[in-house]
Amino acid sequence: MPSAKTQPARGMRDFLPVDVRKREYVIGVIKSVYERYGFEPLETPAVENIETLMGKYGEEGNQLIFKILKRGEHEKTGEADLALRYDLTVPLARVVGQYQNELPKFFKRYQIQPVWRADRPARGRFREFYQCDVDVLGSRSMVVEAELIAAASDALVALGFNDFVIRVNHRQVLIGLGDRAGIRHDHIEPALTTIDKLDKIGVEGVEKELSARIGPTSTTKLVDFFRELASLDQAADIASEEASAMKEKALNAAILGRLVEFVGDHEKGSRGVEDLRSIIELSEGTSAARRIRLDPSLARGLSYYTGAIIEINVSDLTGSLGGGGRYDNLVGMFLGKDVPACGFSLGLERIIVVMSEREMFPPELISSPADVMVTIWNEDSIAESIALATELRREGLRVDLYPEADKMGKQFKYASSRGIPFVLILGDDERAHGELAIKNMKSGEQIRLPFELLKTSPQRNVQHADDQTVKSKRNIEALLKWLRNGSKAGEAGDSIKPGA
RNA sequence: GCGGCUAUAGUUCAGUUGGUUAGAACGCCUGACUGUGGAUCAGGAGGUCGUCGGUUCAAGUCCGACUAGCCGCCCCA
Repeated sequence: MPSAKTQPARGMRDFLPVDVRKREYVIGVIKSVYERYGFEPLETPAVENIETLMGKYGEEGNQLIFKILKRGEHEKTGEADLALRYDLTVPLARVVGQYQNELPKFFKRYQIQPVWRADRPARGRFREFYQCDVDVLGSRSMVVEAELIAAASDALVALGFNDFVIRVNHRQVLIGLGDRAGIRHDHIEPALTTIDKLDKIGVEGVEKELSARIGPTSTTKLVDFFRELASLDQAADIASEEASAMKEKALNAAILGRLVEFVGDHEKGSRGVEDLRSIIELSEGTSAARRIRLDPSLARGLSYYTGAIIEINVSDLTGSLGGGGRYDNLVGMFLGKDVPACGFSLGLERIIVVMSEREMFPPELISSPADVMVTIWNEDSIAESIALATELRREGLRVDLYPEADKMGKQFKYASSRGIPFVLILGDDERAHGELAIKNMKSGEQIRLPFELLKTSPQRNVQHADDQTVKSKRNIEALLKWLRNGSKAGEAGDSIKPGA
């Protein structure tokens, strides 16, 4: 039989148990932080009607949407009527349009689900990937921005990150900058994507590219502005090497000052600058305070942003760990009436890439399929092993039962290879004495404990007499105690988690 | 979508100017060990050299296309 290709489709991945454990761990941490901020869970279908998605992400986005051909007789035409969702924000806007009257005045939701983009795969970039979104609908207050930034920051801190930078900018400020520099309106978009590359290609690179796109006069004005910002940064570096918190604060203040100067009385632009000022002030008491960094060169590709835009970066990742912003007009595209909204999305895959490379995952996460493994001595003792496993499971332990009456060596080797810290043996000798042998796989220590349960038949075990229950309980307790103490002695046992 | 690099055992990699039967380490399996993993020793299995085509008496080696991966560009979580 010819073997079919076993790789998953390009840009898609299988998740083996270790991978799933990592993912569930990260998702669990993020979820609990989000809930701590009062966000509620939402889920939406993988597939949306194609017109729901088209035209929401800009030119580039449209091309990256995975489209689903019409079924049946229309199949040949190549026409698509459905598509896989490209992000979680547009589906949210649709949901708000649909259930407006059933949702609270301020709808705070989180959503952790996969999205699909027909992008070219790269490090930390896949065609199917999870986003961890939080959004607040119904308020124009900058308190929302501050809360979202704080939540994302808390989540990353809870995962063990300490070196991320939260870059913040504002679409209206960008428009103000463009107008003041005299850029034609249809040139603003390309100018922004060029400016966004500032940290990558440097001022000279930007100057060159801008000049080609928008002409020399506007370019000079803009580039001079960003040159000045860069010199502010350097000055701050020299001024306060030690107190980085102070540096950030001073630098943000200086950038705000320059923005006010440059934008002047430009209506949209100056309002945007005030928004930025509010966000920084409101974030003062949060975990994000000393990580926020105003960055007038931040643009972000998605076309639906209208106000603040936010991105979180770490130095060892080219892309971002997450991003978001305000999109006050998106819901209006579904509802006919604008609902203010702002959201942020953490990229699960990128978080995992960085955490894996930095070895930030708790060690017991990597391999701890079970707390203890019960061996099977021979065909005749299978029932006793099952009874023992059952009893321990009832106590909340994660118990692996070796499925075959293999040689002991094989069973031990198996337990060892899976990193299971304790192995239980019910051999002829143990059973003859009503005992049970426990081996600590880390230390090699092995002891025996009396075990009344073994004297009862498996059938009766389910509903054994009261005194036997008591004895059995006592023995289980002794066993659990040993497992726990053993776990303190050997490092392996950190993964022992008796039922809570 | 564009440019560069890479593809040999489960894994990491050797493999000479093209030349018989493609190697190592680690891992895996079996045994020494008829009640015990990790250590040691002995043995064993495992490769259509990414795929297809071309050059040649002869291709893992040279050429082309395709596929997958890595790095840049573009874009993004």
